[in-house]
Amino acid sequence: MAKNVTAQTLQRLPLYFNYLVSLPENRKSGNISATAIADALGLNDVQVRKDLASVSRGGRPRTGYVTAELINDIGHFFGFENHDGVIVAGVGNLGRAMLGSDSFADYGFDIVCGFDCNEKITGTDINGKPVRHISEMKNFCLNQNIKTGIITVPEKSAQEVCNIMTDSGIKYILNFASVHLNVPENIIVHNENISMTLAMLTRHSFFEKELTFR
Amino acid sequence: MAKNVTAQTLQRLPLYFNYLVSLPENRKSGNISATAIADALGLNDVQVRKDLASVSRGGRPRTGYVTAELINDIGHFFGFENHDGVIVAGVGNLGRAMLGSDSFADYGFDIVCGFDCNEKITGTDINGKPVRHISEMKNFCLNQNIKTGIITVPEKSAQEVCNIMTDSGIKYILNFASVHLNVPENIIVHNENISMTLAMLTRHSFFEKELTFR
DNA sequence: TAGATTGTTAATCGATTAACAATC
DNA sequence: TAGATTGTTAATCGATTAACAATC
Repeated sequence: MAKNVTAQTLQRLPLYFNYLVSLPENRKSGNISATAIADALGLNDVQVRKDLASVSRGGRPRTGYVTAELINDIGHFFGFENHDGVIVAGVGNLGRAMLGSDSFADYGFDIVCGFDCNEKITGTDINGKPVRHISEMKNFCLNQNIKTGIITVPEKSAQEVCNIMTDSGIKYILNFASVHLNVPENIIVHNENISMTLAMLTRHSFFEKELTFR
Repeated sequence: MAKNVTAQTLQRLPLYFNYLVSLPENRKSGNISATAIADALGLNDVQVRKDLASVSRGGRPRTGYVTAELINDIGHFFGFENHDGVIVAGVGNLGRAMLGSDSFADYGFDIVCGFDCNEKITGTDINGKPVRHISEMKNFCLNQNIKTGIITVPEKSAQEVCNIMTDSGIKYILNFASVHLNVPENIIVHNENISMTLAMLTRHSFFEKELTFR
């Protein structure tokens, strides 16, 4: 597995996954050809075959791929059967949305705890997930071996919270605050900037091909 | 402007923008060379120059680019000085976070109204933004010429809400529900799947280069 | 001036696509 | 068998990078 997948392939794989999952049940239980996927997504069929080759055990001439198997293989590639603990720093509206969402589990993530400095909410539960004081983060993460954190605090506290996270052994940070974070060499940050996403969507239609499965 | 910018360039431009904006004030008021940007972001300097050429009026030999001008040019390219009205469908935690955020304005967006079907919250205000009943969406959007909508409703209502949006003249949809939406030919949807983003971040480090500005 | 930097033209590298043999 | 489809090898296309003249 993972036979040096290129960045381009990696960007297209979620596309295939979403397309396959969105198929009606009767088609999902059968086979599907790379040609059909390519047509549906407006891509080249050889490209689809090459992309799929890097994650699946392959299809069969004449019949194509077993749809359910393909969904599984892509899911496996992305680690959807994992159970990786994730913490959320900042229990405002956005943080609450993260704690309240049940869809992370399908992708192999377990949102285990929220952290905040507001003592009105520390000690409470949201969707069965505890909210603790931010000073408890380090112990919590080290004990539970948590490597992934989501930052949903206001911009002004983002860097400070980021420092606490790296100090807590967090290696991957999904940052919703629209500020640049300075992190040590080996920490990987992804800045999710919703405004920028909107700008690319509405003013340059960059996503067009990616999203219209017809 | 907009001299056929490639998808690759379009993906790198926000990087330059974030890097420039994150610069300390004293450097932001001076000049910067493409070489310096390239070094900081781990890219090739010619590539940076080519990318910048598609949005800026150009730099000067020996001194480079005027930093403030460059920030402005990229911002202009992305339409950050616009005032585009945006509506939010679904005023749960995520919707509330959208209505409550003040950072959209910096990117040329004005979140004008939230819509929900829960009559306990319709008629209220969040961060000065009214929440109306979803049945009022069509009139509202047509009157105010709104072309952009954000979907933050539960999965099961997403398609229905999507239909109402397209019927309301919405052209661009940012969808946070993790379901595939069927839309007419000319409507552009971007599916923001936070779980998938987490999966790519933690299990394939796809974003690595994109995000470590040192 | 000398040297840093820009922008462009040419070379290289890699991704996409076309052609085709193998398979069921 | 005939035909649809896979997977691979070769050709094409486009993006990146190297080389260099122009500029201040």
